Amino acid sequence: MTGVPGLTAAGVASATENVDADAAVTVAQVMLESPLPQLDRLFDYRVPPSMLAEAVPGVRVKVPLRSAGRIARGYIVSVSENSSYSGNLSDIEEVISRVPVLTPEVWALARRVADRSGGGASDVVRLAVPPRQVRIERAWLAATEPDAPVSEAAAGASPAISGYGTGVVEQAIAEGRRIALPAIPTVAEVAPGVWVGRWAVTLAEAAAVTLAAGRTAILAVPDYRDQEQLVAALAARIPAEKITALDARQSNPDRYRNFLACLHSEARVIVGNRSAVYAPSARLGLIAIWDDADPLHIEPLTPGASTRDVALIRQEQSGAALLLLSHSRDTWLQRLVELGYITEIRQSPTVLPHVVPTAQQGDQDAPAQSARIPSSAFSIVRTALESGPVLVQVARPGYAPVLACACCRAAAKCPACEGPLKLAHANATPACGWCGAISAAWRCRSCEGQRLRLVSLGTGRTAEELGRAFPGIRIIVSDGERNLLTVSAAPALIVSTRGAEPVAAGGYRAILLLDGERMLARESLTVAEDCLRWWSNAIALAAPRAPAVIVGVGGVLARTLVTWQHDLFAHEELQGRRTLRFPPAVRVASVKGRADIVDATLAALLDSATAGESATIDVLGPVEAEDGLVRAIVRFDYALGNEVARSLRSSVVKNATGRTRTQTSSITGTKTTYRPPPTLRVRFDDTEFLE
DNA sequence: AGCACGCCGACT
DNA sequence: GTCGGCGTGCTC
Repeated sequence: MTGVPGLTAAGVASATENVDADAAVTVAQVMLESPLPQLDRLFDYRVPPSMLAEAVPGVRVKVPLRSAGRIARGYIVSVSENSSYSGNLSDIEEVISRVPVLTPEVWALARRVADRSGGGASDVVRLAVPPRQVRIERAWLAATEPDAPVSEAAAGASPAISGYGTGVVEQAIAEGRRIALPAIPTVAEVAPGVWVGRWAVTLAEAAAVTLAAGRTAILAVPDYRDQEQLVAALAARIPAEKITALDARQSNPDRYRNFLACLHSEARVIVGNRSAVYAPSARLGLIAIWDDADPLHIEPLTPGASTRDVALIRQEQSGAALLLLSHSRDTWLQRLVELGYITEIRQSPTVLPHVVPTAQQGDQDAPAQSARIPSSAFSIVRTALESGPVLVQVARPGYAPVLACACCRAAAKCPACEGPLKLAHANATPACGWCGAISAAWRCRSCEGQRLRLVSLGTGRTAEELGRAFPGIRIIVSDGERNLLTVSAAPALIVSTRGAEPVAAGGYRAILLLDGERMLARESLTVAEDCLRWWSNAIALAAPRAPAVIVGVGGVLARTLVTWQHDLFAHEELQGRRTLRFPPAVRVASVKGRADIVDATLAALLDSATAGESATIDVLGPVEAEDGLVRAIVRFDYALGNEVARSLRSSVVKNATGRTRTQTSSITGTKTTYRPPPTLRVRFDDTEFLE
């Protein structure tokens, strides 16, 4: 920690010596830790003389709120000599800890993220600052020198980024630019016997370059599987003490310890999941995101900002470089590339996978057919199995995740709860996927039939069929339940659900993407780009020149994989969204609540927003949602984002206050005050509404 | 979330 | 005239 800002000796003297009405007072602006929209603003508190040394921006405090007994927690975000509040200021009750955990930079970031997504700053700060752990904090304070020396860039060979032309990415990072990088679709050995996706090497190289320049790099990945690969790649080129992990799988103490480490001013590499993008850093040089279109990068808690939205804001505020790395390209990124806001840097030399499309299944080869494999792919797999592992990607885990009546084909429902019936393994009794009830004596509701038919096949069933088709070959299953990170170079068939594919030593000798048709059948605005992402990430696990066979997918999607021209596909797809006025051509916000409130909210929005010729707002709905509520979708151009967010937010605040009602039960005579839970909910940029 | 304040009906 | 139930709104 370097000194204590915001405090002068003169300030201390005048505050303690003068008791007059016009005495100089030190006032702290405090952000309250509360999800209530009406408290989402700064409150002024007087800093009592005894706390002047500790009451600096960023520290946690306790403050009185409304009446003497009530204490709220919050953070000091700034300190000044006067207040714009006309009423009487209360004193800060207590400085909980003198560690300034909410740095001014992160506070500004949280405020803007909240404003952009119609949420409260304290909801964002909750993601950015982990819960306090007293023991950890005490140890950190004891170990931290008041003026820790800033160790400058380590001497030695300057690291480089390979695969994109000499010095190209290095320069972009040094200039603090925003760049999109197509990941190199192969695997790499980062230590003897340790194999990772080649993307992880690129990120590790970018981090090493940033570190060598004396700056900090934040690397955000979707989940721990990616993080393991990235950490392995980092370990090969960066000293362990320079690497700080911040992720959801850590225990609270571990997370807090690592978070506190980030408060030090020396440069480091911060690696973690979506919350890492909020990590404090005095000298941020790079924010890099792997596979930024992965939905795991979207925060499920309100206000639900995604890593890349946060990163764009932080890039702007900090001047650090932004690097988005992925195998495929989604329409969101394509839009920003076409705008010129993000620059694409191409591979050099170009490394392309070898993708083989096949016709629909249904060939004559009996064992292959039972395993849903066209005979052409069958021979590719058999040949590949002579030299190493082969990956088979399927859509669903389990054995038979969907069952139907063999007679009338109606979906098999649980007699107890109407949930879907499924088979756990070949000889299992059908069980409900929702309530788990066993249905030994199932009988079809519509035709009285008693025989079940397997509609969809999961990893388990596929593994069984492959075992029959390739006798003597070892079969390994990796799915949500049994999740493997790596497999050896020994010949084996690895059956995996999308996203759970292990990395094979040396790469897979062949890859078979089986359930393309089924994956495309999902009803969603983004199916095509989602599928391309899943397939591309699997294909990238192939050994050099090893064939990747995609079954049952043709047309533009197959062509995109074969030519590996993801930008062309994204361009076409984005054109379609523009004509339809769907995201990401426009932004959306869903507004849900009681019908009258939603109506008033939309009226206020359309009244206040200054739609012009180039920027428009329109509303889809409202339509009935669950529990008597209605939901409307507001579509608006990016230029109107601030106005729309401000208007919707003010409606949320207005409807959050008041609205308590006292109800007297006519039966018992008891009085209950309650707040009707469904007032008004707003969520921005959620594309799940088109299911 | 709590809690004070104020408005309106019933009361010594 | 004033007590108090109960909605309304504010919180530095």
